[in-house]
Amino acid sequence: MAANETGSKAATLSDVARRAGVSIATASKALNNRDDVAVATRQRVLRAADELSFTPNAMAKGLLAGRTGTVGLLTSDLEGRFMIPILMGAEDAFGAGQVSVFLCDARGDAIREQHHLRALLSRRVDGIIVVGRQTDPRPSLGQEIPVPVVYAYAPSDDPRDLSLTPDNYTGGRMAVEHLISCGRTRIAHITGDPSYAAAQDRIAGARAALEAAGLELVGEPMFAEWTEHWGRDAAALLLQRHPEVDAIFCGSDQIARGVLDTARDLGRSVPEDLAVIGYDNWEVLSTNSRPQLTSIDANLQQLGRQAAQRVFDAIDGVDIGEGTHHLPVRLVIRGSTIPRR
Amino acid sequence: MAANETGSKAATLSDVARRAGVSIATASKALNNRDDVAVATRQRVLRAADELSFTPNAMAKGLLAGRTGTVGLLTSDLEGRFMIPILMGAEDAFGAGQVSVFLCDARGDAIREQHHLRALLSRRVDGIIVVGRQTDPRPSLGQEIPVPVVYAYAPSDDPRDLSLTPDNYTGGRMAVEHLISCGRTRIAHITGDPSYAAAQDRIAGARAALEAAGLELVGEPMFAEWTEHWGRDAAALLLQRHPEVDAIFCGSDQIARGVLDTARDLGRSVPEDLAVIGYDNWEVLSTNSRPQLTSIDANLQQLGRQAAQRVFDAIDGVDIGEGTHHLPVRLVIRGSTIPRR
DNA sequence: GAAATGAGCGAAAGCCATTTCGAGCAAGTT
DNA sequence: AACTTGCTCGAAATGGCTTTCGCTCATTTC
Repeated sequence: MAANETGSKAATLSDVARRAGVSIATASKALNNRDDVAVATRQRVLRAADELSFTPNAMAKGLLAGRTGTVGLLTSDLEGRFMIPILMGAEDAFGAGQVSVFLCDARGDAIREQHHLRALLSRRVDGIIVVGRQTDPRPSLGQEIPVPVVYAYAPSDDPRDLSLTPDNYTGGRMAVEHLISCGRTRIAHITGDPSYAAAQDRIAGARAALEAAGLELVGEPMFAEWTEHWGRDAAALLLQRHPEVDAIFCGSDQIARGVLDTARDLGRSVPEDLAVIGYDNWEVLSTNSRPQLTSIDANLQQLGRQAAQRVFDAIDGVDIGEGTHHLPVRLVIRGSTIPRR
Repeated sequence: MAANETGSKAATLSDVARRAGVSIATASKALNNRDDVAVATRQRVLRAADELSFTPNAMAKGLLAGRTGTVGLLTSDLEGRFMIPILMGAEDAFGAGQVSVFLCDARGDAIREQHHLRALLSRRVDGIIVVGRQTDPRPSLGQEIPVPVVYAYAPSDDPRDLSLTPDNYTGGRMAVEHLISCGRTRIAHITGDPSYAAAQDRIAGARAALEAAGLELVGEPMFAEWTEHWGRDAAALLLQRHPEVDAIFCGSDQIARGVLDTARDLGRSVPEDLAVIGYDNWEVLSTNSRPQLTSIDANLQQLGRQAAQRVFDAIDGVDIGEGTHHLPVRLVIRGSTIPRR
């Protein structure tokens, strides 16, 4: 037999009612703990339902109630490293209640996204969370959607939408402030693709922190890609050109790993001689390096949870506001940065 | 106003019919491209539907059709590294059609799992894919589920269920065969937690390959954890105790990364002096190391796709069989292993 | 003992879309 | 002119559930 094909169709309410010897209406009332049902009758119905392992048909219920208890999660890049924690946070917040999540991956393709959006609306989801793969603004789904929409990670380009995104500016500032508080003054920055808003925002924050301390970046920020490989190359270049550098703020943990490699190759000891700070707090990378990597954590799971909460609120008719909200990030201190002296 | 609350309820078929001046039945036929509708009438209906941006209510349709076009994806550990590709593969296979995916994360908790299962059944999913976090058998959901169930990655402990899991035995064999084909004869094995079936299966495969070549493992397999840290420590120990080793088969890419680090520290050149092969082909790790890491790829996305396909087939009434199927894995050769001489 | 009260239960209307089947009507046939 | 044929279209049933409203019968009250 095919895997679990228990021929028997799922029991319906009328099956239960018949077995309990009551009307459908009464059975419904009994199962939903409404009044106007005698205790004995209720017992009988409950037993019948149990015996038939009755599960109410959520569709029929939803059809009637006008709400489905489902939410759509529209991601653009499922495999992405940032998608997952957000997704988990959201799933977490929803899963706790009686809400189920429809997962859609548009693979970064607008056509696919439109297609999935149609499917979600057709399934009458009560709300939608749109998760993007970068912190760059993305096209809005529009204001015509009949259910609340919240944008997570990638904000919408329409200020009338509600967007939640990590605060990269403050992240950059915190990273550099931490380095300064460790007694470093000759700080350089190696980061990834300059076309990413995340890269620019972090630099802006970093510069603000430096300026507040009367310092300047050593050299210009070094841009290329978010890889370990680039981290190695960039660090080699940097340490050759500016050997006086005593701290490097890296745009990602991957880059930081590369930097650590090069530092070791060149005999620069981390953190004594050179402090290194990463970004993203990707624990597979940050906790396995030598030394372990100080990093900025964007609290993505938290972000996902909040997005879900906003959708909940909107469903309940609460005004959830609009505009792009920058959620707090967090400094995680590990061995790659310690106070000098 | 709250994010996108277009007050207007979604339009229903009868709205469309009224606007087009036809009966509900005719409207339905027009929209579904059935016969028995005059061209002019159809045009009128389509225009009305467009103007109201009508989306058919999938629930009402499902109620009637007896199938919902939804599938449940029940994972036990969403953040897990192996969950994602499988999930993507499945989402991929489903998303192509008109099937939507309910995502449930049980967080490895049996109670939560049961809860989610109830929710899925209540929503009348047409099928379920259960994704586990290890390749160790997991408790079956039972044979009483009224829809087809396929187990992915973690097989069910009930042979009547259909399970798809990567072929770790062959993976281990392929890894060692590759090392042997590179002219290596003194091969050691560093792996993770011995309680994992994956660890044991790979060892068994490795031993089979060695035996076939008249070789033996250098020392005993080294067990501990699936981390880079352990890889470093184990390699140090191994190379001290058995300096003659000319190849190390690692139970994961993380471990392999640690091994590479230690090899570099001890001045052993990879791959000339020491070949290293990883497992999992986690590209963030395997393509960013020096040298890049040869590894075994479990084709997880493929596995996810297959699981989805099986569920499809079962829904269509095809007998999808039972038992645990071991899906082929793939050797990805990179710089950490080259033929000697 | 008759009327008022209320607890317990059931009939039926709805939610939304699909589908069957029959009605209406015009054109074509004999 | 009467009849058949074929094309359009609509009424109504269907699916599973909730909810309203009215009915029945037992209990209470005067």
